[in-house]
Amino acid sequence: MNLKELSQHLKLSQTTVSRALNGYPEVREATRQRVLEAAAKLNYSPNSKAQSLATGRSMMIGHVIPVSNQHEMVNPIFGDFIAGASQAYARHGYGMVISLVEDGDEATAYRTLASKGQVDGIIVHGPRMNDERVALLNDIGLPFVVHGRATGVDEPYSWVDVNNRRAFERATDFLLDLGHKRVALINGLEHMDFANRRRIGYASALEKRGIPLDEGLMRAAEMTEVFGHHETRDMLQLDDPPTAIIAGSMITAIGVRRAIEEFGLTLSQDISVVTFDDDLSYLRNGSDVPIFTATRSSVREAGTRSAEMLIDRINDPEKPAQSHLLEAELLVGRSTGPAPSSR
Amino acid sequence: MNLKELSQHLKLSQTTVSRALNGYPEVREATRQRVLEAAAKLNYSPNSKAQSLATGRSMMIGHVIPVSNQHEMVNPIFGDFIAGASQAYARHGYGMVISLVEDGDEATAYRTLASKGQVDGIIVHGPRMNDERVALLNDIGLPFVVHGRATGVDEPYSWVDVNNRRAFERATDFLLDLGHKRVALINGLEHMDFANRRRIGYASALEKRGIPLDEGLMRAAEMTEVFGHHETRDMLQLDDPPTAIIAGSMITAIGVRRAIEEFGLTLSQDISVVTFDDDLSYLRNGSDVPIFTATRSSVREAGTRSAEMLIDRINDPEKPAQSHLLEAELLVGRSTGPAPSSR
DNA sequence: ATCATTTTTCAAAGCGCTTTGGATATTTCC
DNA sequence: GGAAATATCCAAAGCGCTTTGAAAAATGAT
Repeated sequence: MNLKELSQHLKLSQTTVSRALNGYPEVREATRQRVLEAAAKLNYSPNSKAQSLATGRSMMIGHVIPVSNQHEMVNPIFGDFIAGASQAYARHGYGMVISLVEDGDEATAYRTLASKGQVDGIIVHGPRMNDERVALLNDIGLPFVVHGRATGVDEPYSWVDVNNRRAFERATDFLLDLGHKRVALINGLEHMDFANRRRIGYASALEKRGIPLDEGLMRAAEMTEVFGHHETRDMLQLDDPPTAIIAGSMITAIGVRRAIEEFGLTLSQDISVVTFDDDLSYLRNGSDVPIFTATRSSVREAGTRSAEMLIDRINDPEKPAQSHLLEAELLVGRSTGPAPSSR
Repeated sequence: MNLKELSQHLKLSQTTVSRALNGYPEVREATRQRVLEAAAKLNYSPNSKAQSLATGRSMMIGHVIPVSNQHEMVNPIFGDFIAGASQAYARHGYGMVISLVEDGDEATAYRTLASKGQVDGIIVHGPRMNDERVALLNDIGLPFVVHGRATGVDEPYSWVDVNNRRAFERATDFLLDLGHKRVALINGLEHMDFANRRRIGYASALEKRGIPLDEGLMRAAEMTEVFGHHETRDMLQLDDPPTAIIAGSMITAIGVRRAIEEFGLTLSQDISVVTFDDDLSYLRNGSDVPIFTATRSSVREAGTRSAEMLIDRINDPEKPAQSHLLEAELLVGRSTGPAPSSR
């Protein structure tokens, strides 16, 4: 069933039917009703390819997801992010196309998406330091919003990000206030912008108190459970082990906890743990009192905001770049306590 | 840059350029090279809308992801599944569009996707018992492959699934062999087909040994960490608590472990845990010796297989329905041991 | 050199929609 | 009642591609 058949069936022109369907005023209300009913009854909906060929708009948003080729890893926050985004898309009639792209092939992916006209805009995931993609996309002229930021990029671009620096500074402050002197950081990959900011926040809190950075207490890699576990084991075997650990995600924190328990230590008494909590739907930080003391910011909300910002930009591409900084809240849970007095 | 411009620039007809680009034989090799070079230099790639309008194929696959509206939960296996699928798509030139749809709105989503001509085929996620979607999609005539199966549906359809029944039967057998008498099941939502099969497998193992089912040891809900934790706490407080627990996913198992440790019990000594492990990239079951004894099957592989099967069906829609059953392997880890002798 | 083949190229139609510019019917106003 | 204004509808062009059917060019056979 296509427009032509529908209009013949209704004994109207394609023009009129199209207008009736798209809510244009130059069609009588009675006619519109007749058209709408027939369309519903015959289960007609316009062919989206033809529609977007005619209008020049694809009504699709592209998400290019970087997949770490070393670890074949998909970022676990991704599902919640797009769940948030898709709500905004649904409200505005957009669809979502996803490309998983191995690290490094992204430039090609964006180019292709743009020149094939598959999408009206793009969400950039996982920005790195000095990310070249910003320049590339500005150059291509396709509207985009970055989830995160790209330190070192000087041209303007739109982004939605969590205040990672502040979150980790606060987390560190919190532990220092509890009397901890040896606070470890189990970070994400530090060429990723978010992890870099987190490190800066951590370092700045220590610096404020005149505590020198100890490279032995700073670990960085892909944020898996196994990584959290491994680094914690490793650090607990140091001559002067940490009394507190800051983890980059719930998943790493779970690994951290596993190692702590293997050592027969008790969370919050022997050792404190603070984590960053993305508020993932399938991995909530406990139900009443949080399991872990955590800085929390909903990645789902970030998804919704990014999507809305992008749609806004698509509708008005000339508008200057926008940005939105989400603050993380610091929630006290069962995983932190005063530093053990003697060691 | 479009085909018209490109062909004018080359002083060739659109036909010839199109053919050269698409590898048809009726164009001289020298000409083809010239076209290919110009296309590369001018960064031309055909507009996908126009292309698919002309060919009638969208070269897109739709994934309709059910989002549990009660819990706003996106299934955490989803990321890895599509990572697997996207590899197959990339090989065959397909793209991927995702719709997140709240439970119950799926029928509409499929209808729309089909009648708008947005996709050439669909992967059905999260099939339930007696799922009406199979009939719907057969009716619509859009090629599809189900990830999982739909008990109670009698028409033929193509699917890729893990042998959930067998996996849980083996897991239960394994625990019973270790002398456990009170084996609990912390299952997923049992209107979901996979969870139903798992329950059947569990029940059948108990039945074989003449152990009656104890409803108090069978829990079912969305497989979150909090759920695993909560149910484990609850069961450990029974008069006659389980000595072994089977969990539906790594995430629930982590909750189970948390509860066990809160009770001051030791995994594998006081209580055994077996889980189902989807081999998620960000949540591996340990590095050398598995953390949990587990039945394991890669959901990423399921993704690849589903995608390949779907592409096959798109290319030959008349072919009778296919299916592929993946067997889970049973890996012994650190979470199981003989039943404690006295209680 | 001529005719039959084969190779190479092209003009034009068509995919299903939107939209422009124009035609026709209906109201409104004096 | 008739001109002007407005409401309603329509034919046809165009979006960028593929593909059919035909023409032109090159090659081979005689």
